[in-house]
Amino acid sequence: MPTNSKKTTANPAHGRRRELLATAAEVFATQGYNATTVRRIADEAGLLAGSLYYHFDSKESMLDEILSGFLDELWTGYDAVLDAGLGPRETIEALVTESFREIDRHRAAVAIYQKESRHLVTQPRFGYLVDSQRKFEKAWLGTLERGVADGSFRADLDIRLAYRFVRDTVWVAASWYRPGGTHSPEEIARQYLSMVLDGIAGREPAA
Amino acid sequence: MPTNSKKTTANPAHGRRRELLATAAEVFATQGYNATTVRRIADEAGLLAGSLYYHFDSKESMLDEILSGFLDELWTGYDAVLDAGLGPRETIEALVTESFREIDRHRAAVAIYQKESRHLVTQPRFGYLVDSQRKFEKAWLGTLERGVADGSFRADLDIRLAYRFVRDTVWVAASWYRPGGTHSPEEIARQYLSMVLDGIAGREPAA
Amino acid sequence: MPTNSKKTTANPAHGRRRELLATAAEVFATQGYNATTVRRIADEAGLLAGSLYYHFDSKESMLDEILSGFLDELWTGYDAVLDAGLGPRETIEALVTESFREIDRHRAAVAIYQKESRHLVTQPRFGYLVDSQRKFEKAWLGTLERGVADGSFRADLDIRLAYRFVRDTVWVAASWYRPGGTHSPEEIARQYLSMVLDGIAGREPAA
Amino acid sequence: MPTNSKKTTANPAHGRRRELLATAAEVFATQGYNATTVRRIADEAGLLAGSLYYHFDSKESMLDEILSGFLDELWTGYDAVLDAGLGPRETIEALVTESFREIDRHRAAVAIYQKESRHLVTQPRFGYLVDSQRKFEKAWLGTLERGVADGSFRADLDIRLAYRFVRDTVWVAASWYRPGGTHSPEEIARQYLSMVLDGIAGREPAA
DNA sequence: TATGAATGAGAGTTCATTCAT
DNA sequence: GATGAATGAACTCTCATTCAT
Repeated sequence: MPTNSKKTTANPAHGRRRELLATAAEVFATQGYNATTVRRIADEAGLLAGSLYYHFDSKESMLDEILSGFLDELWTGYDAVLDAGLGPRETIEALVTESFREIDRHRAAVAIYQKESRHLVTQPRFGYLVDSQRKFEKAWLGTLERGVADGSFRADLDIRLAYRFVRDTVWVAASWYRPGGTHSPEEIARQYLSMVLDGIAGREPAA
Repeated sequence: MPTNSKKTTANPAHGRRRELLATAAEVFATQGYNATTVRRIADEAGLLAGSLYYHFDSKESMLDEILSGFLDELWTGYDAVLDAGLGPRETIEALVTESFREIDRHRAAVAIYQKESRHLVTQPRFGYLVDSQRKFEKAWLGTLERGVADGSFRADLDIRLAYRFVRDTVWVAASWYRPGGTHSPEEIARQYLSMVLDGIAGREPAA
Repeated sequence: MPTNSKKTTANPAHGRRRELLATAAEVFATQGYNATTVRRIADEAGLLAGSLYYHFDSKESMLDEILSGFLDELWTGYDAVLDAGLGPRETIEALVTESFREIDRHRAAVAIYQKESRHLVTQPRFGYLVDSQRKFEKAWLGTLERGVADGSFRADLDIRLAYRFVRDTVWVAASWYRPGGTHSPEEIARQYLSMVLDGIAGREPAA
Repeated sequence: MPTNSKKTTANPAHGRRRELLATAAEVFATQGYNATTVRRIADEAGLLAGSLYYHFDSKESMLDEILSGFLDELWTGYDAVLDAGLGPRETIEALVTESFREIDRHRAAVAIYQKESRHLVTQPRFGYLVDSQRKFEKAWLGTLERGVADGSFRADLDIRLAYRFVRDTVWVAASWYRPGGTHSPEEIARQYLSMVLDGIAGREPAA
């Protein structure tokens, strides 16, 4: 028996789990959770449907592991930003950049989250989604409010509307983003920030 | 002769169909198409599952009718805007406003479209979704290009990115919009346009 | 109000019934009883499925009326032959000829009978099918036995086998017979009788 | 080492399929394909309806496998006869004998074929039925024609009528034949051939 | 670890039948 | 006589899950 079995990559068993979860996430993202059969995941992974149950309790537990894994990493990044003591504008910039990085690394999980979270939040098992949403909203709303207060952001904003605007604008990108494309996540973040912060209108309006 | 005989309710047969489609759309939007059972729709409509098949060929044909009905109305509005000979900026403003009006009138259909269109486009039956998407892209991209050319929009925009930005930004609103709320569609459109066109940053950056 | 309404064709109501039964018989024969939907019959007859229930109690009662109507006419013809006091060979000839006449007049009913009688006989409602079969077997077997006894038929016949041979040979013709073709029923009967009685082999065997 | 390892039971997976197909064939033959529920087959086989779908794609694919399996074996036998270079009369004798052997081995499949082929031929999936029918007709008609030409068969025959006569006469036997009865297939074939070739009439007509 | 076979609940759909109008 | 709408039972089929091997 291995002595350091708690490490992630060191454990071959964990390696297999990850592979299977990655496969499952890809299929969930493409077809939707409900429309995905356990058989399809197994096919894609090269084993039989029943064999997946050696690794996971249920289809739902795969989904759970995918989403919670993603959220854990997301909050590691977000918390680092929020704890850095940046100004409102720089915080928004950092959060948006971090978000695109997460989309880059967890595209499938993000896509699943977008499609499925609305009805998952009603299930006790996925209570952490509600917690995450609340924390998320608090972080963004708070930053926007601070920014309006100190003049970083326009005073005439409907804050809740602006929050939804920025939030959706960023995350929906997961629906079309393909890792390894021409733009790096940071590059996309920069362009998005440019549009969100300064708008798309020309400085000198057309005659 | 009645003065209001041109209204939809004049045809009782079509009235029932509409009611049932509205019910189905609501459930599809809430639970997702795949996760929605025909029995659930029937329950909600107050009849038995089998009875729905007197009115519709299949669950899929309900979805079809909902989406095509929505797109028909959408394009009536869009075409009116596109044929009006407006400048690029005014066109974008009119399209965004029209979009929020459609979200107001077809909230469920829009939500369904957002969630399901990605895999529906692969089915021949829903080929019109592809057509619509192409036409949609052409209208928005073209307007943005014209606007960059005449200085209405910033010259340094990545046009495709800007297109996705505006497109998603508007339509995702269907996921949280509730008709009859405090903001009218036109009011929301105005605020969105303000953010999209001029950004959320303050004019005088914070010290 | 008509004074002689008890006659068959005189009563317009009966006329409608007959039309509908003829339509139903045609569809039953083509598709099989089970595979035929009441809606299909109604379509073919130019009314709605529910409306058939003004004329008939049930789908099964249509089948019943078709089969019993056919058997009534069949036995009128058969009884006339059997009561005519003919010799065995002439009796067989007359029965076969009469059978082809019935196939000509009741093709659909005969086809239905062939396909469905086997499982219908188990239902009490169709008990008359069993009676008819018994009477049928008695008539044919008896005639064959008489014929063997008086030398009309070969002495080395397995009578039961010969009975099945003649019976099937005749009635299966309903599966390909089309009224109004080049051969009259009497002509077909003559050719069949020639084969059944004298065989298809050449008189002088080929070297 | 087992001496009979070449038998079908050597492959356990195929063994189960065969069992299930045999059960299905029996029920289809008895009740008719349409009237047979998948549940009934499952009951008869001792498992649940859904479990059948582990082995077969659909009810229709069971039917398909039953019929194509039967036709494959039938044509193996027929082709051997047709390739043997026999004279017309001997060919007919061999084909009839082979047919009764097939009825003996595939009674259920033959009965199903008789009842269902007429509407199955319209479905593309069962196109091979049409092919088989054409080949069948060609083989029998050709043999009869050759026989008329060389005097083996009567010159005054309507060939098509004779073809149908022989064809039906043989295959309808599947509707009453029960394997393991008093007559072997070869014995029945001999008696049938005697009737078909030489007729049932006595040599010396009754005075 | 993985397979092959089965389970059982529930899905979408069909259809004979009913009945108020 | 016929329609339009609905019923309710049954059907074929799907699928997450289990378990002996």
